[in-house]
Amino acid sequence: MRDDGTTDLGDLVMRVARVQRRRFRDLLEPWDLSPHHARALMVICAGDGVRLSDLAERLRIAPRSATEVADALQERGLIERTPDPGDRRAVLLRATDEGRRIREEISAARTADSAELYGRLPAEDQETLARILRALAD
Amino acid sequence: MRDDGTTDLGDLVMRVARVQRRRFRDLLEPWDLSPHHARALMVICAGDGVRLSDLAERLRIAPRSATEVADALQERGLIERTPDPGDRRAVLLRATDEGRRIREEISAARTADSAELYGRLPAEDQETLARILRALAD
DNA sequence: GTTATTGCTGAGGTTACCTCACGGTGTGGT
DNA sequence: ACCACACCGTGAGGTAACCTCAGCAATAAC
Repeated sequence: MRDDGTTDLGDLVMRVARVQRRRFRDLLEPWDLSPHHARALMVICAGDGVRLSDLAERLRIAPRSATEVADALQERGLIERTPDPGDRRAVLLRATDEGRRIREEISAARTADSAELYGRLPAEDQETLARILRALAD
Repeated sequence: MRDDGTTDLGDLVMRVARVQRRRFRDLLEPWDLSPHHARALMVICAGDGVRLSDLAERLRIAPRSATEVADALQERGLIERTPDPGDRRAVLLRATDEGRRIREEISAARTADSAELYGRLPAEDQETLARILRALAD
């Protein structure tokens, strides 16, 4: 009851999640980005001018740590800091063209990977799985 | 299509996994153990005399790092190092009575928590979920 | 117009990893 | 019997990703 034939749902979920996390990490290799940085880039691309404090909240890290993530992304030329016209204390993070391009590539790769992983399931199972998981994630 | 009504299976799995990881962390608080240390204790309790290199492999960390995990557990009196009678290079890790007791408590708490989380699903859904996840975790 | 609060960042610390090098030990070849 | 080689655990030292705390600007509240 330990290694392969687990019946515990908790273990199973964690195992699938681990597989996915690993695939995501591997998939990011061509861009030399950590999953965390990739996620930050997504958040910044999604909004139009994102504050550091917002980024911190979205990534569930302390504001101070968001500064570091932004530093790294900025150093790679993927985002830029611009002053917030409405509040001179604040800084708005905005993706550069390069950043937007890379986000697009990563997004496509991730979608393809997800399709490959979950596509092996019959369509009906996919829907059932989504329904059940959604019930759990309330 | 971002925050609540995700249809992407990958996102859903990660979300449920995150909920579970968080619950596990909270659940461990009374024993002041990190999830990683708790898992190490489980591994050591499961085997009868576990080598550091085995522990490392099980936890998917470098052997050097397993030494540190073992140090921490030993310092708390949960495990002890004994020489391997069959190989004088090696060290066998073994749980103390205290360690075994705590592992038992944690195990029970985890089972209860898992039952509470997944018990909200109809029995049929639980089985279906297990079947589908098992197919994914090959 | 003070006072409190907010937004970001420098300084410095912690945790959990890592690689590299080393001494003690086992092993297979000649 | 010997030697080269592989392997076990750990000291030394490094890195990445977090954190808290203090401080400076700017805004908000009274």
